Amino acid sequence: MFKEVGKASFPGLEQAVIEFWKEHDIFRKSLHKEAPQGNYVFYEGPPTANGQPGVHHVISRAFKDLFPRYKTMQGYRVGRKGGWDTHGLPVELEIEKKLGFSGKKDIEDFGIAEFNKLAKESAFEYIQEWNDMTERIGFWLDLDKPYITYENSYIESCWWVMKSLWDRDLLFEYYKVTMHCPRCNTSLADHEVSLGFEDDVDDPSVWPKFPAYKDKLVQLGLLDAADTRKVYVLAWTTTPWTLAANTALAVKAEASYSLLEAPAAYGQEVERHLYIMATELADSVFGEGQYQILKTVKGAALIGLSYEPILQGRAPAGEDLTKGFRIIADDFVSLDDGTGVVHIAPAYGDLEVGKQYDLPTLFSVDLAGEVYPEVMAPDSRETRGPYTGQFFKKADEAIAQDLMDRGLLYRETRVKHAYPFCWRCGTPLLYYAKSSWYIRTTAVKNKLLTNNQKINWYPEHIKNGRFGKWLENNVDWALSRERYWGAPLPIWVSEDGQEQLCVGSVSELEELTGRDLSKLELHRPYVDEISFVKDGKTFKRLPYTVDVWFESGSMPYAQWHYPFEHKAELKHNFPADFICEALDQTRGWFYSLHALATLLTDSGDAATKRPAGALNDISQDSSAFKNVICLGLIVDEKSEKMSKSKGNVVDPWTVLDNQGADALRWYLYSSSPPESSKRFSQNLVEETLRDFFMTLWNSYSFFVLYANLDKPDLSKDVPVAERPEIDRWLVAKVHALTRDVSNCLDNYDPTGASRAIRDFVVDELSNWYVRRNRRRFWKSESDSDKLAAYSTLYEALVTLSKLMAPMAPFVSEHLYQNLVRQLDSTAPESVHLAAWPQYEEVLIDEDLLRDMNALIRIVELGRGARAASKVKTRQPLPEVLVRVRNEAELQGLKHLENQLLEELNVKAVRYLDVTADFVDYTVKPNLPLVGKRLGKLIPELKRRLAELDGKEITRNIREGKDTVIELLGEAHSFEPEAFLIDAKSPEGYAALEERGYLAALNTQLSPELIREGLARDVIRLVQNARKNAGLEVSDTINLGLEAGGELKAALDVFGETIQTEVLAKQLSFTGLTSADYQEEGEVEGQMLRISLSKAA
RNA sequence: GGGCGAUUAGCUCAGUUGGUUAGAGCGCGUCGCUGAUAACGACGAGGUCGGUGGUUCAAAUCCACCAUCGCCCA
Repeated sequence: MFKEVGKASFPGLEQAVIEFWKEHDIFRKSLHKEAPQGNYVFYEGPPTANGQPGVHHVISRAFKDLFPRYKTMQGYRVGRKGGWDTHGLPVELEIEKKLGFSGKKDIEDFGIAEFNKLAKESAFEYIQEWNDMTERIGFWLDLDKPYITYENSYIESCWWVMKSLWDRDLLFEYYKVTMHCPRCNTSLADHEVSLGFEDDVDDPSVWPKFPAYKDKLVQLGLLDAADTRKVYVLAWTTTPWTLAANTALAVKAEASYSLLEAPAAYGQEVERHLYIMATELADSVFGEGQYQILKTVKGAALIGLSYEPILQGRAPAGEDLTKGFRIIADDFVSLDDGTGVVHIAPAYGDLEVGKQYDLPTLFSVDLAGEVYPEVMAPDSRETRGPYTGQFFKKADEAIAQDLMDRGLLYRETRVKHAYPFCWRCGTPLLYYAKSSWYIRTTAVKNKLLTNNQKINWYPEHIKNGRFGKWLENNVDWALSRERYWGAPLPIWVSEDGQEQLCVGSVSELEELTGRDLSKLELHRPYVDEISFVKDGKTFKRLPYTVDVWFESGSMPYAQWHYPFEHKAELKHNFPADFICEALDQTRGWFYSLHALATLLTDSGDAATKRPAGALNDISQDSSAFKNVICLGLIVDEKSEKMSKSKGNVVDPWTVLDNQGADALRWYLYSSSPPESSKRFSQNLVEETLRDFFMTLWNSYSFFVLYANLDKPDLSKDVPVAERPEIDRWLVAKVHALTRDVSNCLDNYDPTGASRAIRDFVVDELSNWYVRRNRRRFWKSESDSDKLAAYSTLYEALVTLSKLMAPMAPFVSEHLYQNLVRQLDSTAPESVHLAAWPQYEEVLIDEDLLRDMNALIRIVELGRGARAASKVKTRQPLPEVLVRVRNEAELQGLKHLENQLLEELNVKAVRYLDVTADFVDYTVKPNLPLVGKRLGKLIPELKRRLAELDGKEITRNIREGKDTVIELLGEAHSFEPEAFLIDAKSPEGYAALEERGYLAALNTQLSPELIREGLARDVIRLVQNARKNAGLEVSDTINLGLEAGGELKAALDVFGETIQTEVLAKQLSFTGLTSADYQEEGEVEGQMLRISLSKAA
């Protein structure tokens, strides 16, 4: 019938299931099975396979797998194209490390072609490990035809995206400040910068004096028109070399600034100058009493004040210098140190400010950190400045000295502060504005925000929190990178720099060049070599690659090589219904997907004449995804971040090999909500295994064990209505569970779903239903009651296998194969091809559920009372007194009386009326009900209730009458529901009482009951003897029992019961002559000799 | 420095719109039960609900500030 169920070995079982799936091509079949509900779209966020997969990858894959499986069972088609991110800096760094390189120069000397070849190879260095892990944890993903970001087709789609943005004037060139190492001549990525920060770096600290034009000062009434003295705006900087790049000074609008008179230079006692600076900082600059304040205004008043540059810089061609050298006001200005006037040099760090206030950009040093010849005093007549070619740090000193000599420095000293150095060569880094390409995301900022409102974020707070805030502060997306291994930026520029052209496809490039480029690899350096002549000018490609986030964000289109191929696919697979990645993707993949989708589906803007996006015909103003789960990060048992350097990384394989993938997945789903950081250790997974999987396994193996003995005809369905109450209860629970799990999963709540299943399996199925009903399965008569029990348990297990399938795909497959496919070869071949269970509301019998709840409460209390009475459960007791909270529960409990008698091993139940006089009561106010009404009178009511006789109120309640209580001289009327009653334990009973429930045991024993208790002990000893004799559960025996005194008397009375319980065909009260097995035991101090042999 | 989140028993976590005695599982101790169970049941120890202040008849829950941790940004 069913395959025998042995001891659980989940890792072994899982391997077998993997083989089964492979052999029968189940995943493929799940992709092609009928899908009446249509498509459910999942996007795989591509990982990089250039390193070992770790636990954090297992997590995201476990969550990614769940919903596609669920939706497949619900009748959706869920394509799951795998994808690999192959480009980018991490890959390059890995190669550099292998080759012992330290920067771009090494790469270029080595050769970009060769370098990229190595990068390409390394992109899949660990592909086998990734595929193994993916298969082992049961992540179903189409890995046969994945999208790969380095493939020409993928890159060509990226080009198409860029071209479509270019056509709408959404790609543009501007400066970008990067951390630049002048020695390595390369920009450093953020993480590289943070590697080389040093505290306590000794640097100059200078107070430059910018001569102000007086007209505005006069206008403001700060200065008399007749006053001929010069006025200086006093600033402060630690980088004198950037003074030649100064184009503005910034103040704080709401702070006070003063015109004051102070020494012309530090330590100077004779000559005095006029300065403008923040009032409150004058003390710290000049010293108390060393200056006189003449006038004070708000910073805002100074806006627009012009001043003279004190050092000339190099202006790029066409730069409009008339826009510079003025005072601006912004909130970033701090009054913590300096003068409250901030020197702004857009090229060397203040680019955003420069852009915001439309300032010109000047340069003082080149990319090697050497000072340009243009840097000199503005009135100098030289052709080359005195610092030409000097390293910027070295030039600092000379510049400061010259300014001092020219009277344009108040003071020069040294300061220690933090400054970044190149982690490779130790050279001080430059903030340097380089030319860069941007996507004008700010043009669609409002749409980014409104489209975000359409996304369901899990957890919800990300929507208007982290992600929403990020969108509100949106700046244009810096697209270009000066790197090697990445999709090339398809922009060609004419020799004279006057014309630029974006290429959107290979065929377009073929047209321009007149060459067959079908064999061209769309990577550097091959693409760099492609040039063409147009209108008499030669065009060359700008040697940039693009941000890898642009590539992965283009994945909805590029995975299909859109629009060059599979045009229809995009229509049916955009946007995604579901994506899922770790929280750190907020500004990574989540953003790039969202931004590109918003740009491409943009319906345009009439006011700014922005045309509609290229995908506006497929979708209008849409994000790329509808539902997204953000996963927390993985930490170790001590809540510390896992990292190789700490050595606390848990290898997923340890857990996979010992506890198995299902246990690991289940732990991840159920331990905490997806967004919480997950503590992770083998112990915690082991706990999940024991608590949940072992319990499930035991119920399952119990069923199979007895079903194989009894061979019930499970095709004969006992109508639910005809089954005993306990069965109908379990049926109701199963349907309620189906409803709850479906609801949870519909709301992307795997934690709720898995916890509901766990509670059902452990508390309801195993520890209540199976335990309570064991005997129904042993009984040998094949009556309808037994069949009802088998059907009920069978249906529960089968439904469970389906409900668990999305989360624990292996064990559910195993259950399904043995329970369903063994019986019915026409059933779907795999649980993952089966339909998701439907629940029937009518079968969720709420009354029955409530009654059983009351029973369970009473049983719990009864067991407690038992323990307190010190009378063991084997000893039957004459009576239990029971009180429940209301009439409905009382009636319900009466239905379930047999359960109560058996469970507590008592002979009779006496139901106490809800307000029986037998016990005393305490009456409490029902606070949620009367609290709001009474307000401050609550303490008084509590006090009065303690004084009053509970009996009177309970009588009113029983009769449905209101109770009138006087509170602080005013009569208040209370309806029956306004009170809660607790019964006190009656005297002379072993009783427990809690929240309206009471169970009290009568512990008086009659000789008859004592004998019955003894008989139960005998049964237990015989059962042990059977076990010791090595008999099977179903074996029948011949039994001899020898005893004397009271024990013999018990045997006489209960012999037949004993015989039935232990499956004895014959029972004699003398020793068996030819016993297979003998043993002696003791019951309540009396000897019992057991001899038994297996019956024929 | 800014934003977002977290903090409840030794550990992992629940705790509805504020409302009766803050719960569960694991672990620990005692006792009990056992022919499905590597189980199960009862009881016990273990909690200043991160801290301080506030609102309220009533705060783990609402507000303010602070602390610690995490992520992101500067």
